[in-house]
Amino acid sequence: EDEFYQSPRHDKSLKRERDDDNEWEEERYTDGVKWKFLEHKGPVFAPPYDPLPSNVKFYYDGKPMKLSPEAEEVATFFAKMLDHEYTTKDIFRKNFFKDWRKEMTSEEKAIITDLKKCNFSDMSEYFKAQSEARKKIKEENERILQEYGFCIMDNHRERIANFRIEPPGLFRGRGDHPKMGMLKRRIRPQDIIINCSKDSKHPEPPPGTKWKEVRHDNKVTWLVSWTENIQGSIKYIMLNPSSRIKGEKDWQKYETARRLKKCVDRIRNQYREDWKSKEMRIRQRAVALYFIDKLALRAGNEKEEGETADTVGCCSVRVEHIKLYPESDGQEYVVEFDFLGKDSIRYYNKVPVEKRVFKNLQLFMENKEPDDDLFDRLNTSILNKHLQELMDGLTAKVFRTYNASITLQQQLKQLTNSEDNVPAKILSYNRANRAVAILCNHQRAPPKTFEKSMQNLQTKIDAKRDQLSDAKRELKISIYLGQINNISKKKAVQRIEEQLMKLEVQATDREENKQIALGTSKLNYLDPRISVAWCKKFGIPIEKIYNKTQREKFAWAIDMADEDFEF
DNA sequence: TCTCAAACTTAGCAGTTTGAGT
DNA sequence: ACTCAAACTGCTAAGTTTGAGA
Repeated sequence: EDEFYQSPRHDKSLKRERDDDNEWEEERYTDGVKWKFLEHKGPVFAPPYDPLPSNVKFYYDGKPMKLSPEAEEVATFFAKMLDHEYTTKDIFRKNFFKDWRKEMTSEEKAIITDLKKCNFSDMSEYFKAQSEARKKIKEENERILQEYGFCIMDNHRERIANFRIEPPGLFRGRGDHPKMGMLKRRIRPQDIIINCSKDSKHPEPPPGTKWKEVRHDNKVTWLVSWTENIQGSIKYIMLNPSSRIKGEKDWQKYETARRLKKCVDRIRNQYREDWKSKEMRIRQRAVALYFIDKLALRAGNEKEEGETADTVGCCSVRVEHIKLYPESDGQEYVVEFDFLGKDSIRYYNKVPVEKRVFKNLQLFMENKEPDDDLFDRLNTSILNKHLQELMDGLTAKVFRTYNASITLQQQLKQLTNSEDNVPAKILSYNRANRAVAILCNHQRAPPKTFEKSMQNLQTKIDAKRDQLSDAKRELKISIYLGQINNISKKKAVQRIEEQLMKLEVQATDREENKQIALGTSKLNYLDPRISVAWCKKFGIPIEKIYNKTQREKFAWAIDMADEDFEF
């Protein structure tokens, strides 16, 4: 009702059109004239009748009979309803039969004279089968999951992540991939290597086929592997994130990051010292490490040219990817980064850096072509070797994990207001999460329907605002009239205010999230114990932060962390 | 030291399901 | 009951890291 009778001022699109077009203002509608011009495309019709497959038969008087499409269509309507009791009622049957006969050819009409002699059961079965088919597919998927989706590892039944072999198809790749369009070929049993324990019941290859190999390597975690034909790399079937083996690894990862926390000051001092080193390789290493630490860049392995899209990370950044500004927007020593990173996602950032870094960058860029490596004396293995010496288990990506987690913790501290209600606290959480996603450059394409859905939300908010002022006015009137029972009116105002707040929070959250993907950091970079502790501290149900899958993945953390966990 | 294979984590997207709001 | 957006899931590409072998 609301929507239909909404006055034009609620409809933003209409309002804009009227503003844009002065003629509108001149128009007057009188004497019952509703409009002067109307144009549209008309309605969309129901799809035409698709005749039944020839093996689905209609029987009359016990004999199969081919119906004309018109008669058949009407017959299918009856057949689809056959299970309902009303199809046994005389009136229903009488009306149906009368109307059905109208659709028949004269031959059919001559033969089909008695509804009692009609047998629709074959047709009915067909439709039942069709709707069952959907259910069957679901059930079959469930059965396959139960049979192939689990394994036994060390006395536990563990979920497998990707137990289906990747189907053949045309390779797309991300970004400007030189191999896009190539055929990804079908994987056969003779391509497959099975890994399982010697004393287990080995999986059987399909009849008449053989596995490439069955091995028993308990130093690795994969169950199945094959070589993919596009890049020639190996693909694996491994366990689900909820499994012990993945959970422990995840925990270990965050523990390493926490160890970095203890010595990060030392390491930072060290690389700052190294900016002054006499040796070029050490300076380059130190500047690269500074970027990895400050900007959460990825290590940046070198890649084989022509095999993959041209993307870079820290160590593989080229001269053409950065610009130096001794001064920009009132800030000194500004570096502008612009390159394609993992998945061909653009990294664009303009940041002030320390003077020494800036001077070093100028030095590194001297006498180089745009497509030369910025860090020509550095690669990931040199960098990681150095990091290994600074701390046991330290690699470039630990900095990403560390900086992501520490940022979440610090942002949560800063943004959470204990007075807030639950939705407002969750907004704070999302904002903290967002800060991390921005740091790690986790982007997404704006959802296809973003603009529209934002508009819809705005319409809702406008309507809610009006509703609120109406409710307030009513309250005022009732106070003015000295009505004592205005409690319900007060409550109404309060309720609407809350609803409005919620909508506004939602709009803010959505707008801020337009191009940012929160999932990746949540799943891979943020120590879940920080979130668990935060939930406990502020009485937020963990379900508000983690869905079922995530709770399974982070079961170890939910078990482990109490409210004063410190990363 | 370099190269390459292997193993494992991280990543965004498309399609589907769920659920909130009316 | 219905609609639309949000949430979720599956998928698999694209990274990082390690270590063996030349």
